[in-house]
Amino acid sequence: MAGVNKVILIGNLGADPEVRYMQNGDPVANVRIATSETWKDRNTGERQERTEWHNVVFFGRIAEVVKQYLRKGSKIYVEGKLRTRKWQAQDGQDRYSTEVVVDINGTMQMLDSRQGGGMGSSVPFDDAPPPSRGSGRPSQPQPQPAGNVGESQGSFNGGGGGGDFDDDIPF
Amino acid sequence: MAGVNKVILIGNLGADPEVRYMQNGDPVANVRIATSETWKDRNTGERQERTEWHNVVFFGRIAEVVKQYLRKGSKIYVEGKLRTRKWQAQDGQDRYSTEVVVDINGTMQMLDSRQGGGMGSSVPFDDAPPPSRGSGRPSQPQPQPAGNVGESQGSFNGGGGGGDFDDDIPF
Amino acid sequence: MAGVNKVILIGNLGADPEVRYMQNGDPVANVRIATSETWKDRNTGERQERTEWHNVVFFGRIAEVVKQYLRKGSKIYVEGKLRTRKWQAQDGQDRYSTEVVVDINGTMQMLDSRQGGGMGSSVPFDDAPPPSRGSGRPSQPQPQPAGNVGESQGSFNGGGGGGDFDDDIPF
Amino acid sequence: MAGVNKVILIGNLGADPEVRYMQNGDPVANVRIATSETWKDRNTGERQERTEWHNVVFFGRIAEVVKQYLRKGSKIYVEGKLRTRKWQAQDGQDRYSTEVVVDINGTMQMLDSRQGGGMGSSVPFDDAPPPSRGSGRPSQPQPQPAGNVGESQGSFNGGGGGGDFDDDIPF
DNA sequence: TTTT
DNA sequence: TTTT
Repeated sequence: MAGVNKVILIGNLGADPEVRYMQNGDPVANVRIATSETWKDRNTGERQERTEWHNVVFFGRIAEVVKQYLRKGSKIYVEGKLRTRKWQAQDGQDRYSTEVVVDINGTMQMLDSRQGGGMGSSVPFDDAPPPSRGSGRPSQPQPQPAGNVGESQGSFNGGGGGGDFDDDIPF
Repeated sequence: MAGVNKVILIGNLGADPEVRYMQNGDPVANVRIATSETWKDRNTGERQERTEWHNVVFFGRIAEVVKQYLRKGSKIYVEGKLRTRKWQAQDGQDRYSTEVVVDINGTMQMLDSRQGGGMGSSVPFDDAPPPSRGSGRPSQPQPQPAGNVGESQGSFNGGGGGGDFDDDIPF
Repeated sequence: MAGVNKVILIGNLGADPEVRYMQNGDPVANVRIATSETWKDRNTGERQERTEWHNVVFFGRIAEVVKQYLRKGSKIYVEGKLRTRKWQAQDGQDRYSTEVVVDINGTMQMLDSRQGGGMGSSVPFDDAPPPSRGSGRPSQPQPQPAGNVGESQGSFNGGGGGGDFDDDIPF
Repeated sequence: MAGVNKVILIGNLGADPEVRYMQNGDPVANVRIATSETWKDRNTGERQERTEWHNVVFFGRIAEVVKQYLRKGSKIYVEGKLRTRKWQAQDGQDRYSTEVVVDINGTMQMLDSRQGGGMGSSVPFDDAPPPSRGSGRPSQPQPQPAGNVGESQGSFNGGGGGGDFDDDIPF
């Protein structure tokens, strides 16, 4: 029961999201995200660049958001966890594939300044998130947005879990 | 609608937690956490150390865990967010205090190898996970712990929101 | 010797940076960054927003970057650490102020799609960062950008330390 | 020039580290780290556990630390980045393997309360890290540990880069 | 005081 | 395959 398994990425989508559906109808969205790092070669002084590609898979409510609003080139912030899946290749051999999983415990944020770019800008993006409840030193109890569940930040989470919160959910 | 506000700490409690209760009975736990960094002075070659103290406040369910299991000296991992509160000093002036808030969106993990140290060791908190070999995983159907709510990792979150999840809660 | 003290922020500058200089001529840049979180009130269904303001201070080389390229409204990613300073108020009393410190161990990235906005876009932004050195399983040692020092990601770090790396530094 | 690629893990080694050497003599250490998450099944109420295994590779100075001090079962905190390597299988086909790379930009910390466990506990573990330089509002310039280079926190980094800092390095 |  |  020990464990932190956290991935934080900021990068761009290499292609439009691919969305599939589970048996229960829940969507699963897959994207490829590129993160690039640059540096100056110490000897030649030339600028170098290296791009890393990540497979990111979104579950639940957040998968809908990905489907609707992300496109090739979109820049996003992602917080998720690592998962390595084992799968069978055609030759019968085992293969392993590592993905960044963004579920209800993860987050996604769109970082394009013009998010609404080509798709209608007044869409109510945010989700149903609860900030903290109550003041640290509860002497003068300020009104607090209690009774919410979800992620903060105007970002999105997987929200796969409960239908209890549908009233909080814009999708 | 822009925002990531995240704090990650690993450190030790400087004293036992202080727990208070809100009007609705919800607990709020405050702790002081020390993080220390060390380095070697480049000129003198002497080892240097600097300790930083953080005010961390826990809300909801996680506050109960803090109350019950954390003590002075406990080493923990904490994931929360920054919040600066404004308060009135006795002289009528405004003061500001910055805290790390750990609510339902945050996490806490106990890092003491023997967590049960002085408080009864058979608590279902056990740490030190199985460093056994091999990745055991079903082939086709990705085991998604869907239908669950909360944080992963065997860690604790604030869980302030709904009483709907009490059955998910080990405390 | 225990300690992780890490802050990650994505937000916007509330005003232009304030830059000062230390006795040795090193710049120090201070900015105010707003992170906002939004959620839907569970009862009223109304959208709520809360903005948190952070004092962020940049040291070293990165302070120059902040000075030159950041302006009121700029959106940035910041990775730093918490530090609480004690200072004397005019009334002789102690005050405490908590800041996010971004030094050589931290990072900053500009997230505005058009960074070059009003200042000429072809500026060689990146810094002197080193990716990893060598392949994990060093069987077929691919050419590796060895011999660099600094942060990766095309981001900026404090670089306060050594003048040894000036040839890697665009400033 | 966009990119954040960060992984944070807390887990235990599944086996002793495997250390190899590059042509230039630099060590490379590979470890398997297990992170486990637990949750209560929402329907059955039974406790569930899932263990994830990560391949982590350390470069540079930190690889030496790993070699000397980590063993099967060691609990560590790791901060690194994702990298997917392409390699040739015996059948001539391409394979991909994703690892967490910990180089000079990453960090490692030992979390076992008795780090010196079986190897002598007074070893000067820490590294050559620089805290921040100078005070944010440089009015009364406190003495600052200037002129250091490296990671903070009493943790270790790859330090692959310069031989200039050997005097700061305990290894 | 920012941003959406 | 993205982005600067």
